[in-house]
Amino acid sequence: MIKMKVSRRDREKARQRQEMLEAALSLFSEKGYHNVSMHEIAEKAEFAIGTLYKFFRNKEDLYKAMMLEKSEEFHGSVREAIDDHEDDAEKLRNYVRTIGELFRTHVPVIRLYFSETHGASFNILAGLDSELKERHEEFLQILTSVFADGIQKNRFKRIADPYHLAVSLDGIISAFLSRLLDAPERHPFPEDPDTILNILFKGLVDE
Amino acid sequence: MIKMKVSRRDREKARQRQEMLEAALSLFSEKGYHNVSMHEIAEKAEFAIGTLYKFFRNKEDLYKAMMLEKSEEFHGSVREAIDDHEDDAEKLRNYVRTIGELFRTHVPVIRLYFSETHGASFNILAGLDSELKERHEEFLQILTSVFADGIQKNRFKRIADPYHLAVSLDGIISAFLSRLLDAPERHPFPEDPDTILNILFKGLVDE
Amino acid sequence: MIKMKVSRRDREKARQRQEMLEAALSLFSEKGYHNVSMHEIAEKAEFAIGTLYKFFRNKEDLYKAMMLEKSEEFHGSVREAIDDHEDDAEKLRNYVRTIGELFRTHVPVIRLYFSETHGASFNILAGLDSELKERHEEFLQILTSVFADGIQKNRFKRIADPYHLAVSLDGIISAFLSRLLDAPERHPFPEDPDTILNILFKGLVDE
Amino acid sequence: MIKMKVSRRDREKARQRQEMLEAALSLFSEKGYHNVSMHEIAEKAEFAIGTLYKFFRNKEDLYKAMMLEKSEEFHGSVREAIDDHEDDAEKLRNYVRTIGELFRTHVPVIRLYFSETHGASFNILAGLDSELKERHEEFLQILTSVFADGIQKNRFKRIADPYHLAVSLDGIISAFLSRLLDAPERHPFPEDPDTILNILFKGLVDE
DNA sequence: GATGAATGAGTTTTCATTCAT
DNA sequence: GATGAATGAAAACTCATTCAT
Repeated sequence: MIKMKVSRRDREKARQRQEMLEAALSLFSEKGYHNVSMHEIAEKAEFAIGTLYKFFRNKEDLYKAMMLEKSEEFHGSVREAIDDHEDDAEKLRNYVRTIGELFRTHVPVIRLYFSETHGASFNILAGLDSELKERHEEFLQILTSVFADGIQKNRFKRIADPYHLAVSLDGIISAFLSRLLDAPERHPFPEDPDTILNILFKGLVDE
Repeated sequence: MIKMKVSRRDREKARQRQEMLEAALSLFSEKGYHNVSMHEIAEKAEFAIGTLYKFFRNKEDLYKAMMLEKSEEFHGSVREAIDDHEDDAEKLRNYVRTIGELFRTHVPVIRLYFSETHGASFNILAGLDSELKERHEEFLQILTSVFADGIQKNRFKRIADPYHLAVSLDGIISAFLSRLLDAPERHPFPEDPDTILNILFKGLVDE
Repeated sequence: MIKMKVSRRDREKARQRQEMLEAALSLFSEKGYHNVSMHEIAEKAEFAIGTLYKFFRNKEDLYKAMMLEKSEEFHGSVREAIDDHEDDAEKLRNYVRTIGELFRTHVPVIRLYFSETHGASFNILAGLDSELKERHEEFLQILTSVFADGIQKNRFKRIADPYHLAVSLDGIISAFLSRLLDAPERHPFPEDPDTILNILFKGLVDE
Repeated sequence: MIKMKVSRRDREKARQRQEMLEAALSLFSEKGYHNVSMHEIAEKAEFAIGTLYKFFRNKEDLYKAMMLEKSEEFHGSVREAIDDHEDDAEKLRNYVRTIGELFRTHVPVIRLYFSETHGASFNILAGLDSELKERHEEFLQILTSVFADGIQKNRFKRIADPYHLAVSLDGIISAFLSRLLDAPERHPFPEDPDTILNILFKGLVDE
């Protein structure tokens, strides 16, 4: 019974935390870290400023927590997408497709994801930066092994180092997403993953 | 003789301006726009704060001036590299090679170039953002025409839309540069442009 | 009980606001708008600078609030003094007497009142200036109607346009107050209102 | 010949000084002491900022010099106007008329005259204030003796202390001028001096 | 002697963070 | 345990003044 009570309190707490993180995400992604004040976040989340500080030691802490959580979600979905298939080419297709879907539904997250993973962050926050970079690296390793595996199974030709292939695919997708952020109507993310993957799959130059 | 005098004063002015811009570049690229104060820049450039304001109306102005100048330099070199060759594949090789060289000598610039062109900038500065985006787009158009031209001449196969190819190449390079910014020793930018270009040139999947 | 609490908090707030306005009044009246810094006011009021800004959006805002409040008080007293009597000459006597009293107790206010209503203010603050001028004009209209009424009732002779009489009385009193501000001991404001009013009431030149 | 040279140089200097004072007057009277920068004055006078400082030790000094000169001019004209006539009433008429004329031609001067003599200045500048007040007092003494003289000669009735009469006339005129500064078209300064003087000359109340 | 580039103290304002209620 | 009033450090920017050329 005591356990129940604690649990309920904990659930309540978790819900409040979520609301704060949600408010923070929406504001940060819209205006950037430095253009959002803690008061603004507190107000949007409908908590007192003091309460916000009960949950997060400071602004940096809140930002990190939010980024890590979102990145967790994001990478979870992506990893799942890759794991979901047997065939390596299919893994990649599903990965590209999933990114497109994630993007369409979670623009704010992607916007932040970009800002932090693509040099822009200037290490806003010492720890976070490296943690996210690490996670990103981790994910590149997964892609790398997909390529390596495909090559080993002779499904892919060894046109380049598998890690380079992973970096490249990541870069291509990022470039497409970046176009999208600038002008969603003019540059929609391709529905068919092969639109993107053929750039890797097919050779530009006759062999 | 009077002309000399004016010219000397002007040269002096230009030199001071350069020193200020250099100090600003180094600080901004290290810490980001919002984490650098005008006093800091003035101190680093070894001028009084008032002198800084004689040259640039405000912080925004200084930032814009610095970014535009650097982007001018950067795009100039790149465009030149592309124009320098007849053959389209060679254009691309020279382009990739040039980027690598530029990068090695101008890390701070690249760092900023990234932050502003790759979605991360939450429109720090109204005008600048769009101006840089525009310039980037312009440059993508140049790449696009290289691909289109190569396809038309049957030097390249039509594996994807030329604009998509341009975006992809840009993305791949950005991804490599991004690796480099994180860990220069572990991820050096490839000396041989084909290391990167083969990813486009050769097909991953048998046809 | 909740009501009590709110009311107490509100009263506390009002008291703080008053202290800030009081500090501002005393400093502004002593040194002038431009020679007083917000830090100075905060210090004199014994609040942190941030607290000052919680109450007033900016320096202008604080100044306006202070001036409008004081002018409200001042004009309220004066209008009351005039309304308090039946006879027009008596109205004027009471008005002059009241000004003298107000002055003796509220030197700083008067000093500011002067600065803003007597041309000296180079439109320090767009809105305020006109608002105070308007209020002053309003008050001149009241005086005008006292004179006009007295003339109509044949209590006063029509020696000049009633509005001119109002302006003149206002001017005479201002001149006396101005003397007073310079050297209170040498030029006390006359106790007997007729000392001033006889200048209007009696003719200097035989008729 | 040497004397000539010096004299010419001196005349040149005096002319430059005049130009600076003129520029200062026009700017100060338009925008107020604190809203005018030394650079602005230098530019308007078409001198280098350093040259301005060769002539005036600092901003305060420049302001004082300008005010004192203008007040000299002003009081000179007024004193002359009073001295110009035998009859005391006529002296006053001529005085009022002269003020009106001065005003119409030198609005900026009057505006400043006001700001400094009517409390508004908040003692912008320690010394100046008292010097101008003194000069104003001196002038009140002249008016006082006109009234005293008139009373002694039985041209005026002793309705009030002569100094009070002087203060009052000064106040009345100031009030009219103040109206004028606010709305020149609506409140022109009376052409006929008796419009103003009758307020003193004639009795409002039957005797 | 004139010039105007350079200086830096001082001003307004914001906002992360604390802590008494 | 939540609250939000109070805090004050720090930032952008201005302008009177100096002094090397």
